[in-house]
Amino acid sequence: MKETLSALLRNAWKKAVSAQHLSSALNGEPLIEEPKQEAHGDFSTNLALVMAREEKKPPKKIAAAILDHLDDPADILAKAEIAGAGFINFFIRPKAWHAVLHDIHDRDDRFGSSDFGAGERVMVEFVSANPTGPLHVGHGRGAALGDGIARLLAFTGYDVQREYYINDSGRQIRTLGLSVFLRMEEEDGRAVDFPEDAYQGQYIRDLASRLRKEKSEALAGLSRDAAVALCARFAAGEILGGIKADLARFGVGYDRWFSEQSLYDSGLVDKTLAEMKARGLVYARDGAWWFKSTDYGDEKDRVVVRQNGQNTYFAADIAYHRNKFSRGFARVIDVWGADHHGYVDRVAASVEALGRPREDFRAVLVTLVNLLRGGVPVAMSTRSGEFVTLAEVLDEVGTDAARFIFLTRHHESPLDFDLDLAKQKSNDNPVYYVQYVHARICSIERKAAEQGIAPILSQPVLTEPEELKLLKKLTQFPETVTLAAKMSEPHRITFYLLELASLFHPYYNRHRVISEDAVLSGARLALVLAVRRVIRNGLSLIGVSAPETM
RNA sequence: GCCCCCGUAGCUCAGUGGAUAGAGCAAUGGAUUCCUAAUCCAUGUGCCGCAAGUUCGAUUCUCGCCGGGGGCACCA
Repeated sequence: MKETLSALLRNAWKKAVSAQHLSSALNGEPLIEEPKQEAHGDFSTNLALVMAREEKKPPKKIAAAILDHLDDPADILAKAEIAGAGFINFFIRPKAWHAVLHDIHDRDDRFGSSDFGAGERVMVEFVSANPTGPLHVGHGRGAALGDGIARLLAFTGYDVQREYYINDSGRQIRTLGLSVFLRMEEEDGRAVDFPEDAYQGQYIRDLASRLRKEKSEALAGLSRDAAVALCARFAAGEILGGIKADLARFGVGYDRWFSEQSLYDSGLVDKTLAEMKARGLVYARDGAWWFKSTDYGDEKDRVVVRQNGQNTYFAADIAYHRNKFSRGFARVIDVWGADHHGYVDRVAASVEALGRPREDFRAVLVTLVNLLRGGVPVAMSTRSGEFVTLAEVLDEVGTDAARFIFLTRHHESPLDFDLDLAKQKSNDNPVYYVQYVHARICSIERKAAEQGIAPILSQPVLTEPEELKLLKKLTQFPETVTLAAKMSEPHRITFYLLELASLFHPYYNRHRVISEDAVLSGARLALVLAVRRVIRNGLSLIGVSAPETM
């Protein structure tokens, strides 16, 4: 609809120019928006105001000239008028809104999709939690966000790959091994000094006792270092298996699990560092190697090789992002916890230094989740090992409620996640409010089928205000999807769904779909079936199911 | 001290230059012989943190200040 109006406006402008009522060339697309107030029509444009300076004419005169030359071959306009300082307000004929029903009917589960991305290859890397402990609620938010972004991109014509970066090398893995080893020693009755920076959680003890039972032969006779290494391998493998299981249960699948260690094994880290040295991107100072990230917008240079000869985590990250682009991705999106925001500039700097425009890299930051129960904060601390895991949350509230609630805020806005509220099957819980629309319409559909009522698309008899609002909202779905994809903001889909649901329920209460009037019943059935499809498509974009009964 | 994010109704938050700024919750009263009441209807709330600038127009962009959070490791 917006595109149609835009074309009408461009055409009118061209005609006005050839009639010499206007003189300047139109630059770009006229901006069409939906006014907040109904009195201002269904759409409005500020075209005349924007062009006033160039035309050197009062906006109202320009608007009048545009209207004089406005053709409406498809007869979609009931009225177009000049208002305010020079806005042009458009009022759409009720029957023109019905076109969207055909569209939804034809495109079905593809309605809202587009080829906006033109097949461009994009990688979304998300969660990437260290395999040193189970996923907690915060990771769940990252998972919902990253997967939502990936789904949006796929739906808008990108070739998307989901990836999980496994930090399976370096100190934290050794610490993990040591933690398990020490707990084993403890079980054997030896007095151990369990360090504060070791992993404290109960899951470490569980792993230790399993290891002691299952691998006692392998452990026998090993040196302490070798035993710690075995513990590390075993524990990381087990924990990663648990992470994979949690994510699968959460409806999140990955195309690739990328091992940090593999970057070292393949020599890519060394190769990348060597190349950076050769190109003068790194320099030696105080016995360490520094990347000149300040040349690419970072606030200070960063160490890539420490004084002791060990690479920093950042060095591996540079190699990893280089590897991502070398695999042919046009763009790379990383979903990180907001506590990593200090890394954005340095990774972007490395991307640029190694030959890509920095816009090809985007870090999406997700802030903390405050877990509540009945409004009271649930105490959590990773250090002490006391945290609520994602699996526990899923046990308690289920995948649908969790995913939906994770996407009820902008990703950079802190989120209060109330377990009691998420469980409630009431109107306080937004996920059920939306899913209930789907279930209700399915019920209508069953009833209609019983009575032999089929949807009627050919007769635009829907004129109730609630019906027009619904049609209008349905029309907005594709543009909402595109914008959400463009901005990497799946929460826009959640909000759209809530708005659509809050138009449907009043309609349902006020008007009966199935009535004595056969044509009206068919037409209303076509409308609610369209609503059902859009609800389903939208829920699918955020990874939430669309139940047929509730 | 420097950098980033945030500040919008009592609460939780939407709103990437438009007209008289929105929603949910909370509060009060109501609605079901009829497609699922996990629903709906009615009743009101704002110096959009403050001050300046850019603009025909600023909650939105820029600068300064105030308040809250996070980051400023040869940790990951």
